[in-house]
Amino acid sequence: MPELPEVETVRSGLAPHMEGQIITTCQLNRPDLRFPFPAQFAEALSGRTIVAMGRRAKILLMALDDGWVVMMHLGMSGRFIIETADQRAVPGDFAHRSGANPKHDHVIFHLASGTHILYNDPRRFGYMDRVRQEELEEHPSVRSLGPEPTGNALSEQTFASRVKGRKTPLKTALLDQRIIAGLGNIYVCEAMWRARLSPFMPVGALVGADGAPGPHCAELVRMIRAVIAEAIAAGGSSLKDYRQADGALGYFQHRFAVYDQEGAPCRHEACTGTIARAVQAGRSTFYCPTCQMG
DNA sequence: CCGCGGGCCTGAGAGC
DNA sequence: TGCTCTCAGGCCCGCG
Repeated sequence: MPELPEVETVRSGLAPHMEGQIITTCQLNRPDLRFPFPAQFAEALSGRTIVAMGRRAKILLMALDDGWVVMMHLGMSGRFIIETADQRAVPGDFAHRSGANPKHDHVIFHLASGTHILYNDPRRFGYMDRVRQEELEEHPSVRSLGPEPTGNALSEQTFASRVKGRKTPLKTALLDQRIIAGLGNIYVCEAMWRARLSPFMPVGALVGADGAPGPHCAELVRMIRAVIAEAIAAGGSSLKDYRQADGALGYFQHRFAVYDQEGAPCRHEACTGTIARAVQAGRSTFYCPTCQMG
């Protein structure tokens, strides 16, 4: 479920508990998630110090002191739970779990501080892998990723060059991690609405014949960057099972203009439209048929 | 190359 | 109460 803002929120919540800590042991409670854990995964982590917690797109990156990086993807339902020694000492104290079922605790990092970092994932669409730091960019899950919508990597020029001439619907293109990395169904819908662009328009139409980004292109990139920044500031969006690492709820879901708002009035000033739902590439698109005409 | 459908999993909610 | 059906924030594969 988590998109970039949720993963970034988890990263910043985990960092103070993990950076500088020694992993005493890594406990695997099953041999696989979406994919099998790589050979010697748990053994390779024990005794290592966590140097930094990073992120690329929707992938969490745990950098270790031996030059390896642990890659962790939350899939649709992955969550991290911070469990301190004090919390474990009180039987029946499950408040920190926020309702997560213990039978889905698949990975537990035991830290020298006494804190346990639990990875809980009912649907098991997540995965973990490890890679040498210097080979991270060549990893199959990273190699083809497009620019981050945060920072300076994404500009209307870079976006235009990636979609020029393509007839793919805008919605499908924005979900393609090779074009922009980290967007998912929620923020794609929200960004298209903010930019007043139709989810069905061929994405290449945003680019001029000379390959230069048109005005809609610049506006779309601005709106993508804005919605992602606002969602990170709000701690992400909590729908069913997403929580911040400390169990807190994100609150960007209260600011959805279109996502899961079918039948609601469009919130664009002077628009009398009603939010509709369509299916594209097997996934729900929420949009305003009245004002998203571009 | 492209878009679509199906599949991977479990759980929540709606409808009967 | 309990059954069945649909749907879910991601992503990969194979098909036409």
